[in-house]
Amino acid sequence: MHDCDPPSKALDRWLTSYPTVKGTYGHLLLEENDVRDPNLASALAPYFESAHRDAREHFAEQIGIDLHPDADEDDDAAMLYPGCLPTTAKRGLFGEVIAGLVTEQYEFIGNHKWSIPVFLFRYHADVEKYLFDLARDETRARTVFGRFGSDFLGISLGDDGAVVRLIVGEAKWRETLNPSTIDNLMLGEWKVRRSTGERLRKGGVWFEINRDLPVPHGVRQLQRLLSERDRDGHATAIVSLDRALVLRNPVPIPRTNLVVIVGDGAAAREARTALIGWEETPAEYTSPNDLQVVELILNGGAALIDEIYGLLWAED
DNA sequence: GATAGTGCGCGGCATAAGAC
DNA sequence: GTCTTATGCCGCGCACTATC
Repeated sequence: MHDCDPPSKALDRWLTSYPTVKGTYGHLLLEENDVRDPNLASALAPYFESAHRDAREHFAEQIGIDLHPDADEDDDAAMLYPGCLPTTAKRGLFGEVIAGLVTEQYEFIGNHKWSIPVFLFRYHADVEKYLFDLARDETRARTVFGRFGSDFLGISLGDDGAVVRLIVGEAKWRETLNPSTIDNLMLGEWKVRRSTGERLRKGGVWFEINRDLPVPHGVRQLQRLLSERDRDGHATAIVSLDRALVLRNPVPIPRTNLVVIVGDGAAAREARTALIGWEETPAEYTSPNDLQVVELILNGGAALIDEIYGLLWAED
């Protein structure tokens, strides 16, 4: 289970926050401060280890690696999740962990208290196959493609322990956050319709988030994980998710949508400016659910990611 | 120099096109 | 009509070229 609180003091030193709320739309701009604490990666590493722990144990078991410190598996260290993954995959994971971190640390639209009992990284199906192959043939390094479905899922618990609200997120990392990069991300890539030659955008975060199911697949995955990892501690939550997941007459759970964009600011970017308008809900967003957008603007984010993932379980 | 836009890799599946 | 082959798509980004 994920049981590590966000390193609040380190986050306060690292980032300056500019939150706004307009109706059902919350926008949070987080800018990295000018001077980065040399110990920042060390301060963040325990949270990242906690976020990846379930998947690490799960994948190790699946592919047949013993994680016990005394195990005679020294050679396996290079194959262990998540350190063994290609750089691009780690960047993607970074964005997803950051989504959890900011959700637990900052106040979002609606002032709900969010928690992430466990991250869903074990359901990153392609990673399991990648690790299985890599453990048996080290030449099998390749690109790993993304987790299917939403990147991130958090819950808000009522006094009785039932899930009273969901937060479902898309987390995106891009090394440089140019306007065109954001448009491609949010509005979709340019495509050419064969029949007419017409050029149009296809996909994109807004499209995906607007059409997502009221109760996404990740909810089922979370329920299964809670049942496996902490059935007693989350008994009421598991039952409440059950009621939302039944096919006939499901009991809906209110939901907040989350979009997290992480990367370095473009060269021409001015401080305290947002990539996605904060004044009003973006026109492309048509879902009736509350929307929270978070922009995390870094300065040398790629190096930080490498440093953090280089530190995970380094003591073992 | 900065930004915009294109091409590519990766595995598996669905669909389209072509051959018989 | 059936089978085989070719193409496109998916999601994650990087690397590269073109343009301003």
